[in-house]
Amino acid sequence: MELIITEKDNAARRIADILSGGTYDSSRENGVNVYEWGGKRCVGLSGHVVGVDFPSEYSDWRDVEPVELIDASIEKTATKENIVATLRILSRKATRVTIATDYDREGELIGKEAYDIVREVDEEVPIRRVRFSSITENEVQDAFDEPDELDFDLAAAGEARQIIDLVWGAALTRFLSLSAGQLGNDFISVGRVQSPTLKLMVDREREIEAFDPEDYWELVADVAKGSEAQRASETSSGDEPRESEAFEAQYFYRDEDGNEAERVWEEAVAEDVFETLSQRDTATVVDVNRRTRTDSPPAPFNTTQFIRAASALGYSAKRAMSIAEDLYTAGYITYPRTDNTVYPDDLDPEELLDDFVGHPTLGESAESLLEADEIEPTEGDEETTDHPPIHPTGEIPSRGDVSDDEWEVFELVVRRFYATVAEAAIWEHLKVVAEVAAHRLKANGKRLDKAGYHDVYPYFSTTENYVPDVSEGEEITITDVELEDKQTQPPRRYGQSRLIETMEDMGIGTKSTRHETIQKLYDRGYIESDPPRPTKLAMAVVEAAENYADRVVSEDMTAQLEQDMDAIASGEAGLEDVTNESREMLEEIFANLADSRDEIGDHLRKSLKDDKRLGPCPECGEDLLVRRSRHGSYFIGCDGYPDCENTLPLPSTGKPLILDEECEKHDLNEVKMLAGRQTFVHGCPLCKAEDAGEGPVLGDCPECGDEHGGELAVKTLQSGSRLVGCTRYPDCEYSLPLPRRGEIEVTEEYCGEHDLPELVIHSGDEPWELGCPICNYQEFQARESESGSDLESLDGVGAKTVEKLAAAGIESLADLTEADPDSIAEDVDGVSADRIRNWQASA
DNA sequence: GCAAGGTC
Repeated sequence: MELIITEKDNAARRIADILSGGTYDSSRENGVNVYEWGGKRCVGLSGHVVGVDFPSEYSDWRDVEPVELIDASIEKTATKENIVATLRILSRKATRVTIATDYDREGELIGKEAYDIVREVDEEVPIRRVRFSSITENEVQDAFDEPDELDFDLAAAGEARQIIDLVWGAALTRFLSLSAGQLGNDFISVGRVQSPTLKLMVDREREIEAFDPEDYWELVADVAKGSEAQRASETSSGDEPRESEAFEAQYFYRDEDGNEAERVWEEAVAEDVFETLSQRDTATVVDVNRRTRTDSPPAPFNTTQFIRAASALGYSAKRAMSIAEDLYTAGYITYPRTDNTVYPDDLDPEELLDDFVGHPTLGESAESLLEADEIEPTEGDEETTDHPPIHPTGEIPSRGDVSDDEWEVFELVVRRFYATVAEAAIWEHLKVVAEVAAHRLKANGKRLDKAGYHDVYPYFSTTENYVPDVSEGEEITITDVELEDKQTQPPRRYGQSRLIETMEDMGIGTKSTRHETIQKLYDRGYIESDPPRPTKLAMAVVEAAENYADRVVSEDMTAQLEQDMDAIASGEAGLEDVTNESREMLEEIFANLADSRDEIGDHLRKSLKDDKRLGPCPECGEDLLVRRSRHGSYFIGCDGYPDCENTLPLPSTGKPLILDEECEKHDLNEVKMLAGRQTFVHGCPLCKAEDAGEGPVLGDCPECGDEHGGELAVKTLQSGSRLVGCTRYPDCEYSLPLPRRGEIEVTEEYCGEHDLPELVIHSGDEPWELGCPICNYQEFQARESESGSDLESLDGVGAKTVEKLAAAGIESLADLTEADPDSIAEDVDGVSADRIRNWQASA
C-alpha cells in the first residue's frame, strides 16, 4: 500500500482524482479524509501539523527570566493531533510513502514534518518526494513518473526561521510584558513581522504629528472655446457658452528647476495674478499637444492585488480573504493565497471563457472576448511554483448559492480574469496651454478612445475630462477666475491594502499572513479604527524597540534571515550556525536591556493609561479612564479609585474608541462605539449622563396600568440608549426597545390596538415611521424567529458557526452573553475566547 | 498566555 501525503485535503482529493482516473473511494479516519484506490491511499494534512515551543517548565512567565529563553531547548509537538494520529496509523500499513506537499520552502518543511512522523513508526519504509507546480493531469503524472528525494537542507532553512522567530518573539514579548506588568490577555508582543509593520504606522503617525501646514494658493479659470464675439453669434441664449465648449484651466508657472508648478506660495503674488486674469476676457492658445496613451490591462491577481481590488469595493483585508477562502473551498475560484502573477501553461483561457458563455450576467463579456483573433493573457513580474494566480475555475455558483458579498467578490475574480485576456485601452490626451498677459493657463483633457479591457472590468475609473478641439493662436474666452486658498496636508495614514502592499515590497510576511498580521495588531491594542491609527501603547513599544532592539522593528531582520535561509538551503551554512549567531545577537540585546527594565516598564504603563484617558474627573480632578468590568462590559471610572468612586456608563454595544474631539463643557474626549456596521458616535459620556431621564408619557402601561396606574414613557438611560419603559420602574420592568439614533417624534396618530401614539424617528434623510412601539416590537420579534438564530447578526458568524455554537448549548444571543468565553472556546472548535468576548461586547 | 508560518 502506497501512502501519498499532501499539504491539504483539497489537494489530496484532486490528486486522488487524477491518479485514480476518478475511481477513488473516500472514507474518514479520526475526522480526516482518506482517498483510496488500487493499492494507494492519499491523505491531506492541514499545513503544519506540528509546532515548535519551549518545554513546559518555561511556561510560567513569572518564573522564568526572559533571557533564559534564548538558550532554552525547543520541542516539536503535535498541533493537529487527529491528523498526526491518522498519519501514524496509515504509515504502519504503508510499503511506500510519497510526500506531495506544496512546491515551496514551507511545503518542504511540512513534508519533513510528515517524514519525521512516518519515521517514528517505521524506520525502513521508503519515502520519496514529488514536486509539481500546479495540480493538473500532466504536471501530477509527470511528477509521479519521476519522483525525487526530500530536500532536507531546504526544510532546515524553514526550521531556522521557526526557531529564530520563536526565540526572539517570545523572549522580547515576555520582557516587555513583564516590565509593564501586563500579563494574561493584555501582554505586549513583539515579532519579526508584526513590529516592522507597526513601525510603518508609527512612523507615519510621527510625520502627521510633526506636520506643519503651509498656506498656498491656486488659480482656476472657467474658459470656453471661441472669442467673446464668436460666442455671441453662435450661442442662442447669448450669455452662457455652450456646455460642450466650456472647460477648466489652471494657472501655472515655471519653478526654479523649470518644472510646471501650480501652487503659489505667496499671497501677494497670487492676488496679483488673480487681478490680471480677472481683468481679461480672453486668452491666446500658445500650445496644443496631443498624444495617445496605451492603457494595458492589469496582470493576473496575486493575493495582494486581489486584496487591493476588493478593498476598493469596501472590503477589509480580512473580510476579502475570508470570502475568497469560502469561494475556493466551494470550488468556484482557485487557491487565494498566492504570489504568482503568471498563468501556468496548462490554463487554456479560451476554454475557461467558454464556461461563462450564455451566463445571464457574466456571459456577454466572455462572448465578446472570444471574438478576438488571438488571446494572450497578461503576465506579472512574479512567477512561482506553488499555486496559479487567483482565477475562476469555470464552476459558476447560482446567485442563490452565495451571499451578495460572495457574488461580488466572485464577479471581481471572474472579471479580473477577463481583463487579463482583454485588449488594451487607448486614451487620447490633449493638453492646451493658453497665455494671458505673460501668465499661463493649462488644461489637460483625456478621452477614452478605445475602452478595451475596461468593457469587461469596470472597476477602474474611466472618467474623461473634456477639453475642446482648439488650435494654436486661437482666442479662448475667460468666463470666470477663482482664487483658492489652500493648505498643504499631512501625509495620509496607510489603509489596510496599502499596508499589505508595502509589507510585500519590504519583503516581510507572506501572502497568507500579511492580512492576519494586521488583524493581530488590532487584537493587541496597537492600532484602532480604519484606516488603522497606532495607539500610544504602539508608539511606546516601537520606541522601546528602536532604542534597545532596533533589529526587531526593522525589515533588515527578515532580509538577513532570507539570506541565511538561502545559505542553509544551498548547503553553505548549517542550521546551527545560523540559529546560534542569531541567539548571540539577542544575548547582546538583553545585556543592554537589563538596566532599563523599570524605565521601559514605566513608559509602557504610562502609554497604556494615555490610551484610556478621557479627561479630568469632575469630582476629584484625577483622570477618567475607560475600564472594563469583570463581566467584560466597558465603563468609565476614575483613576483615583478607590478614593473616588465616580463612574459613568458606556453603551453595551461595541468597543469604545476615544476620539480626538473634546466636549467643551466637560473637557472630556468624545467616545465612539465600534461595532462593525452598527458603529456610532456616543459623544461625551458626561453629557449623556446629564441628559438621562424621562421623556414624554405615551399612555398606560399594558402590564400594570390597570392595577397600579403605571404609564409608558420615553426614557434615556445614562449609557445613552433609549427605550419605552414604565414610570413605575423598578417595580414594573416592562420595556420596549427604541433605536439609538435620531430624534423621536410623538405623533397625533394612535394605534387602535394598543392605544399608544405612533412614533417617527428622524435621522438621516428619510424619517422612519416606527409606528406604535408595541406593534413595532412584535414585528421585530416575528422577523427574528423567521430568520433563524439571532446569532447570525454577529460579525463573521454564519450558519456553520451557529451550528457549532448550538452544539455547545449556545442557541441565542442571550445564551451567548451569559456564557463564559473560555469554556465555550474549549468546547467549540475554531472559536477563540477573544472572539467570543468581542461578540459579547457587541451583542 | 509569547512568533510566524501553514491551513479552515
